[in-house]
Amino acid sequence: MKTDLQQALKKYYGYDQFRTGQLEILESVMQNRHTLGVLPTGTGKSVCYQLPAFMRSGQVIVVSPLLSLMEDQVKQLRAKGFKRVAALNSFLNYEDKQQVTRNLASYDLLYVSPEMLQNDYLISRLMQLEIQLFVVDEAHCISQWGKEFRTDYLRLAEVVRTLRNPPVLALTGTATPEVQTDIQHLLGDLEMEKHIYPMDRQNIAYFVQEVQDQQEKNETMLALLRKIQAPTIIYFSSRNMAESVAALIRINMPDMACAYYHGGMENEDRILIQQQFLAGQLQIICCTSAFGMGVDKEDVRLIIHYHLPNDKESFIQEVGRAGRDGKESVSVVLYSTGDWQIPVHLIEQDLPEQSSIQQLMRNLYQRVKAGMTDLPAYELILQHIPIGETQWRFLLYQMEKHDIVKGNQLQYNAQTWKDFLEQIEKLVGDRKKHKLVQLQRMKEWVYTDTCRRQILFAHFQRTVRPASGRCCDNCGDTLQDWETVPVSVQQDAAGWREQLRFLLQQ
DNA sequence: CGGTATTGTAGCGCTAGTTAAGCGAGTACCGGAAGGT
Repeated sequence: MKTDLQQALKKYYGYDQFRTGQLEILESVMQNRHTLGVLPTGTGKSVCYQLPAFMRSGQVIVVSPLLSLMEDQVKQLRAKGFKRVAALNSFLNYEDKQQVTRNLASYDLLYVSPEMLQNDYLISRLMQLEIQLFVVDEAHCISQWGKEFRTDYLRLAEVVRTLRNPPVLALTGTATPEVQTDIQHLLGDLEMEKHIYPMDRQNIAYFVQEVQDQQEKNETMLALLRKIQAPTIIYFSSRNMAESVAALIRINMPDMACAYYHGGMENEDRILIQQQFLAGQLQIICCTSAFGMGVDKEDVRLIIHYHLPNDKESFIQEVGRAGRDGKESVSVVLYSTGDWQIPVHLIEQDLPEQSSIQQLMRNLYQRVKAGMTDLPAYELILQHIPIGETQWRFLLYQMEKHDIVKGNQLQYNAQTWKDFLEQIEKLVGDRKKHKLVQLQRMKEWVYTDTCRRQILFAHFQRTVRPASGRCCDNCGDTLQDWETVPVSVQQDAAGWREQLRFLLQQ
């Protein structure tokens, strides 16, 4: 088995040796066992399912959270000469989608979004295949996004059952034990062989800097940027702030190429910014949490948190984008006391108020009574009830789970609806409490006076490895003696625009 | 003291407009009709 895999690695990729964890995960996959792989580095995860796709018969289905990730993968594979690969998503027009869907058997590797897997027609076509492996890439999304933001992630368990339980491979870069259990549970309580590799990066040093107000925050940030002139990501919890601080940096540091990035931008601009950062034409990115997945840049030296993430998992993920090359890198959290308001607000915003739920159910009841059993569209709901889209999707998922909605129809039953209201109140309460506890843990980490490395990973790993260089401010380390690495910024944005256009045309 | 904060996909609908699309279709499920007992 091992020699077969090694030969295949050589044949398809030209490598002589597997990277950490790849062989172990592959052996588990090749024996058709459900597998959970947590591999910290950004590279090399895809080998774990691409190799089986090339070596064996039957299809490999890969669930991927971002269209850009799917497109990247497909483009790379096509460029390497693997033609039996496709991504099925809304980038395709109706004809191409039909073409792919009708000829699924002619692909070895098929990338899809979780939303796409809710399409009945696609499922019926998939059922006619012999699926050798069902992969969930970036599997932490199941736990992190599934419960409110992208509920279709929770419906993957049902999809796996419908497809007659093919072997499942869940892959991610960071997953705490809690998230690992969540993934297993939410994929249908699968018995999974786990291959977990430590995520405490030894070359990242942690610093927290308290500031009194925004002006001091900006000054501290600028001083840091001047000191560590190297590829930097600055995380914000607000799109507007990301934009305005990017402008501030441009004015104060005209030599450092800086841009902003967030979910409200045009797709083309987002791709462009990310490409420029990867190519070293941009040194600083001011961004929201939208930036990161699929960003595999080796030499990111500094991660600044201008605002705080909602939990330690997100923080670890964001910080983990530094120092992939193994060289010493730095995380700096800038905080002032009022900063906690933002994550609290964001947590509240994800989940509906009890009064909104009651209003909604009353509204739906009136519709049913008037003979309109069709599920109203979100836009229509919004005219009557002030409810966010995420909240609506959360409730919709719960209503389907409780048989209040079936297909596109409302099913009225007095008792069911009454029970639903009670259960949903408890669920929302528990969920908010849980998220606030996670935020509280983040807060404790900021205020701790013991080793930050120990506290950050304490609940996540049995042992925390020592830092290879500097550890953290609480261990007496400072950035005073940090060697400034001169950077050369290439001013070639126009050339990149052309290259991007060329890439998009293919 | 008041305002203000993230994350993405798909989209058979009736848009936006001195823009163009070119609507294509397999399957499961349900209710009703036909036919069997």
